[in-house]
Amino acid sequence: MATIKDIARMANVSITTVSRVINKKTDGVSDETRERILKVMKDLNYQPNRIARGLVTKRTNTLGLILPDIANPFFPEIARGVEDTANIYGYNVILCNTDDRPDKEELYINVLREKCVDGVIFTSGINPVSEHIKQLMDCKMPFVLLDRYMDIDCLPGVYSDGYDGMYQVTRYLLEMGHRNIAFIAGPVHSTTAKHRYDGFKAAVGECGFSVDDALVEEGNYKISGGKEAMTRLIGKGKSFTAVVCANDLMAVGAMEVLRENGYRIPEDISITGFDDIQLSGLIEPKLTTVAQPCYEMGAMATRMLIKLIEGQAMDEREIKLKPKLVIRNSVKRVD
Amino acid sequence: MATIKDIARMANVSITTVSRVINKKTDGVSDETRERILKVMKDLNYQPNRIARGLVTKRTNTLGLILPDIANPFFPEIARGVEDTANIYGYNVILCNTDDRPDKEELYINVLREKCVDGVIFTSGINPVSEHIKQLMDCKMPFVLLDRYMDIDCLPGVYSDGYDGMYQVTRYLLEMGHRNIAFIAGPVHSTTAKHRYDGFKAAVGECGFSVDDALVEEGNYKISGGKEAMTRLIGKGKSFTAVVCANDLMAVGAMEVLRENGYRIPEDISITGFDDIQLSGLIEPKLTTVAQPCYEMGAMATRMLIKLIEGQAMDEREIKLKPKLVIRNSVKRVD
DNA sequence: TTGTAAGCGTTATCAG
DNA sequence: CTGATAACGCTTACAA
Repeated sequence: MATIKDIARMANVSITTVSRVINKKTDGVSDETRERILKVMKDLNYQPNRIARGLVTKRTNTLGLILPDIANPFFPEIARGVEDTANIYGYNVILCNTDDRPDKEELYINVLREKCVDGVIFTSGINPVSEHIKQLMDCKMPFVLLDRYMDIDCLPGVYSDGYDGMYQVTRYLLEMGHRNIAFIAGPVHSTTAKHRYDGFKAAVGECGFSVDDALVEEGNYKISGGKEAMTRLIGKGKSFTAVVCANDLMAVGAMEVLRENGYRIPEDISITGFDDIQLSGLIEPKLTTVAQPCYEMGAMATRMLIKLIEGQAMDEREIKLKPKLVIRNSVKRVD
Repeated sequence: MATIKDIARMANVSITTVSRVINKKTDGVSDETRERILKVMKDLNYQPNRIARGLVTKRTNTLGLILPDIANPFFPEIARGVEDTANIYGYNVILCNTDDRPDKEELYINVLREKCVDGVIFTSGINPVSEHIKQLMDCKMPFVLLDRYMDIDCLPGVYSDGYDGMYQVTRYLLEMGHRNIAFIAGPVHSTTAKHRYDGFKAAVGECGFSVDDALVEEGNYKISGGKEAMTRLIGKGKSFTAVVCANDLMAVGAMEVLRENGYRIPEDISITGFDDIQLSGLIEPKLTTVAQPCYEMGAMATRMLIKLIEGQAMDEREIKLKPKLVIRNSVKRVD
């Protein structure tokens, strides 16, 4: 491949001058010389080597996106929002799947550091991840937290308000007359799971009822977890008219088990989800859920990260988006 | 951040010696010196700068993954297969969404070149993309084609046999007694769409029937395309008992329109898809479709690419995987 | 076993 | 408007 030296030689100028035109420095080069250099560059199909440039500028124009699993339908939209936005500002994105495993998180943080990415967007399901966050802070790597809230102060991040979303959907269920409501929670160690559960409890409590602990089961935010939790719930033999699930995927799993056990949805049992992944509007009955603006979250986090990297002023370090109740057909009024 | 120089100075050795231990050269360093260097590296939390290394070794240990849209449910599994495999061999993956736009494909190919990725996995919906492939070949960038077949000879690639898959599912429909079968095709310019359509025609023809052109509509491989195509199909007023869709997403869209128009599936109309995305096993009725081993395709393509990069021998340059018919509940026998 | 020095392809500083 | 030259952090002959 041609290098800046080749161009310089062939255009009869110094590499400095070539560098000037590569970097579109408006002044310092005569139009004539510029044209000549541009032509040589074109003829040789020259591409400046960003690795070499990065070595001196300390910028790679590359971001790291650390998330649990791109195959989980919650994340592709986010990733798309991140990549699109990064692209607009001239950055690329390295994708990292951690499966929520601390060892993989650490591994990726290390190689992203070694590769000198300019910043990292971090979505972790585990808490405390303070170790890894500290790692990032120690090496002064700009980063933005996404979706999964950390119990540390003032870290830049974009979240959606799980408490509020769950409060809304639970209120809705209550207004529809439901009193015996089961809850399929997310993993105990996940902060989002905690926020959502708190929102559920708050709504129930506010209406003068209390949560029946026997009707609360933990899941893993996946379809399998929803199935297992629902199986346990049914096994207990306690009656309930509705199930609130901490995310859509578990709701889908729960629905399947419910149906296998002869329950009709929503005639016999109402169900709600959380996230509003694409799937939820496609299954039958269409799932009533809480929408998180995934694409927008990815985009906002990226914009925030780039501001951080480029040292621009930020309006706010912590953006909390209000999720929206999406009413479809999985909830029936009871009297 | 600490550099190799800092380590050398603090350990009282030359940078060459430090480099030796970084690169785990077994001989050439006494155990004692090695220990000393290792300790200093640990104390300073040293991470070798891969940018600098890449500049001299001409290797970045980074791959580019170019695909139309990670938010399309067909791709996350592939991406996961790619990333996992890359990770195993010590590579990272830069994600690029092109929306099948030639300008974005070109843009990404250029920046991936500038960033000196070691190789590229390319999934393009457009044909001919020969221009971009040529670009890749011109700069001697190792690449592997994934899923979308190119009409160029001998390019390394991993495909699934769309012809065969569509042939299988169409035969199945024929055996179930269907004679008036509509077809919702993929975009005309897509080679996979062509292969699938050919498989459909072959199966129909082989049974002594012919394809009614009026029952063939083109879609865009998305839900919206399935809806539109089905709307047009219904508008024509010609009768059919089954619809074969070139992918699952369009089948989902078609099902929705069918239902809106009062048709029951599969009682009134049978329908089939292609891809077997997760969604297909979750909707009601569960969709009969053709499974492509997405994760495995991503993994194989990556292994192939890495062999190419590392100059290892390859068993075959072109891997064609047989897709598998997945029979579920969206097809009814007619007599 | 260890070190010196050249070089990877750029940008940046300074001088002309 | 243009060019020498030193850096950037590392690997790699080649020498000692």
